[in-house]
Amino acid sequence: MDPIGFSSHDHAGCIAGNLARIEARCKQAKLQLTPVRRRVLEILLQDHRALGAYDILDRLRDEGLGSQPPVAYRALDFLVKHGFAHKIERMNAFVACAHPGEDHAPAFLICRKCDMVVEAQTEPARGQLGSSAKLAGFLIERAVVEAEGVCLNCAEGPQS
Amino acid sequence: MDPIGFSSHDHAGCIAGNLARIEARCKQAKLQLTPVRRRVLEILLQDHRALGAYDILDRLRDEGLGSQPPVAYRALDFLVKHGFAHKIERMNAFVACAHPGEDHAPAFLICRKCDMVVEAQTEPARGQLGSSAKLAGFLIERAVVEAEGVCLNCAEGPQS
DNA sequence: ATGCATTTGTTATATCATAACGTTAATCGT
DNA sequence: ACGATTAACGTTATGATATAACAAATGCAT
Repeated sequence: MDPIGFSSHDHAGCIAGNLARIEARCKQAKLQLTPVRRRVLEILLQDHRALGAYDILDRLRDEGLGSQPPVAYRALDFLVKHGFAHKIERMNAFVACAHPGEDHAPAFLICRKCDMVVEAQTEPARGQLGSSAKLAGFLIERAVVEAEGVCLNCAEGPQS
Repeated sequence: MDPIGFSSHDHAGCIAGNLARIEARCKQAKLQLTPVRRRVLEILLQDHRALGAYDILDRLRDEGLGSQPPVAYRALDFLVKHGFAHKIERMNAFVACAHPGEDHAPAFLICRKCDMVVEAQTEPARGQLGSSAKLAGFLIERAVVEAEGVCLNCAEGPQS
């Protein structure tokens, strides 16, 4: 619930707030938010869009922060592992988490026109899928939920 | 609903039945179920597991049906496009459709121990995700729903 | 049989991701 | 503070997944 992102919002504040919250959590959990990791997080927060690892790597390279794929992938692995970012499987791309810190099972709404990604919440073990799983005796541990469609802005916009 | 696959079933009949149904549908829709396409479909039906494009290509190569990646990818594209198979995005792999012909929005239960894949049904525009989408003014066109966990057989089995 | 669309075979290359390993830097117990 | 241990980084190389492009073959309607 409480999707944000397709409607305009205080983006600078959104970035700063998320960064601050994540910094605090890293400090508390004794996680090293190193320069590369921090920069990758900033890059992801900049957009509410999914970026490929090589897009991120290009930006890092421009800034002299690293030039080889493992640099980007390692930073992304760190962010994903600790819930500060998510991978969009459909796109082989990554987004900053919209609810960092909170324990959550993310679901995504991906606009096929503007590529904006909004993070929503689900409880994968419940609902229709949960019923199917229960019937089959299947224990759901986590779920990838990625909906593709058209966002409000793009639906209203001029280009159909 | 009506998940099948983790419990034992008449597998030979399951393959033959699906093949026959798909052949009929191709005939009716004037789709060319060429030798390569048909063989790829058979390979997928053989397992209720997801196979990578290159796994399939290896088998085709052994049988003299094609040796270069586009051969496998084109056959898979055909099968996916017409709903005879699905791609599991999490795994970059493909499974035969369990409900060919029927108009459906597939969801998958993937066992992380035995790699078995069961296809269930969802209505992506409804339920929790649908509510989020409605709130955000987002129009869902299709959704990737892939749950990972442990199937009944593996949960009962000896290895934890 | 002819013409058009679809499929195939093949080469080449794009894109996404990780293994491996030596070096540097942070952390921790003493 | 010191050395031991663990974590992160830089780099090279390679693996895995996927598609572009184009020529040759095939199917199919007229």
